[in-house]
Amino acid sequence: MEAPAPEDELNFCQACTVRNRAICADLETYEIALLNKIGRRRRLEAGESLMWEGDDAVYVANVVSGVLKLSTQTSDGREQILGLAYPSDFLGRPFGNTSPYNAEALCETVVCVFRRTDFERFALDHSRLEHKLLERTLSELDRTRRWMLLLGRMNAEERLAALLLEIGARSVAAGCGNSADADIDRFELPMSRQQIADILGLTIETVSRQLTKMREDGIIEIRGRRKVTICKRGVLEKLAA
Amino acid sequence: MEAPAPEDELNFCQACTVRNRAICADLETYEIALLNKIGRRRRLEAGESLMWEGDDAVYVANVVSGVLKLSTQTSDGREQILGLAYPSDFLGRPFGNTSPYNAEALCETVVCVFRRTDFERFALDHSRLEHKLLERTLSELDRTRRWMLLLGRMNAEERLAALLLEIGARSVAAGCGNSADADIDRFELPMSRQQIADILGLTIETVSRQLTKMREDGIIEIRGRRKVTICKRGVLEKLAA
DNA sequence: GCAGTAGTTTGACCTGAATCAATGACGTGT
DNA sequence: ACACGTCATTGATTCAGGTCAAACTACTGC
Repeated sequence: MEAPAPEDELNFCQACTVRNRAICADLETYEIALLNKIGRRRRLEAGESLMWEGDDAVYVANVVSGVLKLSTQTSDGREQILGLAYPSDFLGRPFGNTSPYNAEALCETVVCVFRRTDFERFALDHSRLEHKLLERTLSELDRTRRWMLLLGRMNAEERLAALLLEIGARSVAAGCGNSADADIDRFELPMSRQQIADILGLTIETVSRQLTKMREDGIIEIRGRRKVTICKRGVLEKLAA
Repeated sequence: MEAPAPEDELNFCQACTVRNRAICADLETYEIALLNKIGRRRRLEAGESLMWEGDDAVYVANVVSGVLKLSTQTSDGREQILGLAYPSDFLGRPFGNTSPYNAEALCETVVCVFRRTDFERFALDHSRLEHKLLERTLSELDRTRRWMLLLGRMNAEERLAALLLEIGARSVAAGCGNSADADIDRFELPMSRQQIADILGLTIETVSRQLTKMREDGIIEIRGRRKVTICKRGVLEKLAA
């Protein structure tokens, strides 16, 4: 296939749905054009991986649409999900040689990938980008540390309450803020029960039991396997506090 | 007291024991002089706090000597330690309004503090500093994520093994690399049993029992309450893997 | 619409770590 | 050198969540 004309390449970034929220948000038009030259889009199927823990960190990426899970595991195979990456989130390990986690798409996902070395060179020359990346990394560190409190000190019920609230909030934040499904109390779980268990440091049976209990208590409604409605937000918030 | 002469101010930073390892490492002499003007040293007693979770983020700091714990708690008082800060580590939340954690000295500690706003202004003008801060934040995020695997998926024995190895490694890395006590297998725990429990998401009794078990198995030796020697490093590494 | 299947729920039981309760020991100050 | 207070250890018991096993149910492809 022919390379697109320069105008198209520019439009490629400028028409991007995460253009104003990702780390490229503060860049000037000419910088966007440069960044556009070193990046390319990639589509991932559900279950497809973008990088593996321990492998050479070849790529970094921005999430354009979809959701990915970042995970790691013990030597004997117990998995722990480290976080979820939603649209506009940044993925990968700049200024490091190996990937610190696996990144796997949970549904059909589009990412904007850069060779790590290209990206690093660009970042070093464009401190606005580096600054955005720093702000994002600091926020991610805060979020990760809050998750440590959950894993270290909360019981199963509290963990599930925290996750449901977080997914509701992030599903909306990740959307484009325009559509009718931007309801913080009504969303679709982007992952299976097993993956919920791997996020919360629980087993699938415990997750299932707690979900059933919440349903029986009228705190949530579940339709199908993944459609959730929060009925008593206050109760969840109290549990997760 | 008189302000020190400019030469002394300069020397203050240049003679700093963490000068070559902290985020100021890559700065030019003139930049160091500028940074020196906005920072000041502060000594903390064991148990004294530098910042509280939820408070306005007024200060950021570099650790010069000693150790601090970063912690958070649930609304009903269960505590989780989020990490330890050793010499040359950076503390605080630049580009954020509130402190995401409590920071409390575990022993007599010296920090180099900056008003956050002063520091941010300096960082924005000196991208070398911002780059160092980014690298450090990315490393800290990696470390924190590894800890999530521990909290989510490891049992008490494995958690303790991981902590002992980490403390050994960081005690040495934090030293100046010159002294005789730079032995990775022989170090002093900088915290009480309760604090170990709060780091590992366990109770004090479980920590004590596991430590006793490791002593009985000849994996470690403990003299007094806090002096630890690792006798069978291989066993610990296997447990923590 | 049906069958097949992966994913989920539910039940029975077990276990590791928490909790409750003494007892013991380190290190501090006198 | 002693006594006190804090911190740590040890023991007995409980319980949340894990494990094992058996249904069940929502999607898939035909």
